[in-house]
Amino acid sequence: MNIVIVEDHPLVVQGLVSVLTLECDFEIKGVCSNTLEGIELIRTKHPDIVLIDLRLGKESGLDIIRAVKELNIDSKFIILTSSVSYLDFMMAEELGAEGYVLKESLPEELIYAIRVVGRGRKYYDPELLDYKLKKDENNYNDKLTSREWEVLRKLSLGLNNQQIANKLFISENTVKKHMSQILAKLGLHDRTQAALYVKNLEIVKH
Amino acid sequence: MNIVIVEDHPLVVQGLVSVLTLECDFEIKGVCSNTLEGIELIRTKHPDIVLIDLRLGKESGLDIIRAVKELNIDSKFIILTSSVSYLDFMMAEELGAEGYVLKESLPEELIYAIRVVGRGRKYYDPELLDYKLKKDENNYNDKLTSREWEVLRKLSLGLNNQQIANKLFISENTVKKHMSQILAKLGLHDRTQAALYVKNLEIVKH
DNA sequence: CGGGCAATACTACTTAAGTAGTATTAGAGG
DNA sequence: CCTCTAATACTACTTAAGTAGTATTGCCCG
Repeated sequence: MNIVIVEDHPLVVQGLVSVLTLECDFEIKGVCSNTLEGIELIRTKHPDIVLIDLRLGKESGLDIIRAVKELNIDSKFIILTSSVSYLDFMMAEELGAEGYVLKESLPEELIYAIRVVGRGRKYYDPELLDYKLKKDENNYNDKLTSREWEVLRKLSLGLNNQQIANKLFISENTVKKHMSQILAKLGLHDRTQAALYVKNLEIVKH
Repeated sequence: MNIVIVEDHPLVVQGLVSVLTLECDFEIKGVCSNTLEGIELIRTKHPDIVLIDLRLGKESGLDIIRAVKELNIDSKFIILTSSVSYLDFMMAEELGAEGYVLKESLPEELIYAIRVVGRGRKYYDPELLDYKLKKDENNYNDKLTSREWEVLRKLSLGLNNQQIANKLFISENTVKKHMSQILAKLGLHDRTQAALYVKNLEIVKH
């Protein structure tokens, strides 16, 4: 099982190496800490498994997956991250990552995930998977409409309902209606959380 | 140099152990992954240095520092975190942490920090320190008191007043008082704007 | 020692936010 | 043509947020 690691925290790399080299059927073919090097490593080594951190400084590990999938290389990706953000998980899954393991999980779980994914199946963190199933059941997962995004964007500028209403030339009542809808769809409790949600989305995109 | 590690990511612990045991004058006296065990470990082992992660699942490593300082144990604390948030750094410094090292720094930097702090001096991540000096010069940001920053930090997690009160063990009335004060000092109108303000501060360091 | 400030807490009040339910209109699509 | 949905708007209600003013405690500093 050939493995490539893309991870920008040296201590985590150290931990990964010392854990994975104990498994005699694992071989680490390369380590790097940014997206460009990562893509190059995968293109030249054709590893079975790529362990990849979502947040690489200012970059995102998702960009590597996107790029590699387009090159028709069939390496499997296991996301290794400390983010418990459901949004991150959702995006990784949609991009076709075969695995998603949290850094706070035990090394055994990671090793298990590598073997499972190596056999062509998928392994996602159980807690996040549960959460997804619950969301799907309750159909909370609806995406926001374009108008709701507009309201949300105004909110993320720090405007109150009246100001949003003026900007969009609608009544405050309608803004409230949209706002309720937004909170329900995103599973949030108030506008402050919604504003933070948008801000976090913006950070991920960078 | 006796060391205790409080860290909830097993892989990082693995990395730390394999890096620190190479230094023959370092000895790891204990490892744990939550605040209660951490305080107990420090109380019984009296280590010279405590390496401590800021984010321990839902808990905060800062609580350990606060508790230990009250017990009059003179262990030195080095924060080891992946947070590049200036606010986290500021709060750690105010609480009396002797060191602040980012997980994305090289092991050599951590080892250097441990030796420096062991000799009774302080070691803070140079980039964060630069940022602080610049802020202090321009007198931008010393408006809020440390308690107000704590309230603001909780707010930026999306908590409401009652939840903030519970976290900080004070009444909701007091939180409201702080919140009014914060909004007045920052020249903002509501908590959503305050949350966005914090989020923008955090982005500054990216 | 006394002054000032930070932190705590309270009451009482006002306003913004959010929920629930209903209704109308316009447009997209089977 | 009919159905479904998004967008608009309203009322009525409940709760969270924010303001104003007062008071106490503890601490640091000149």
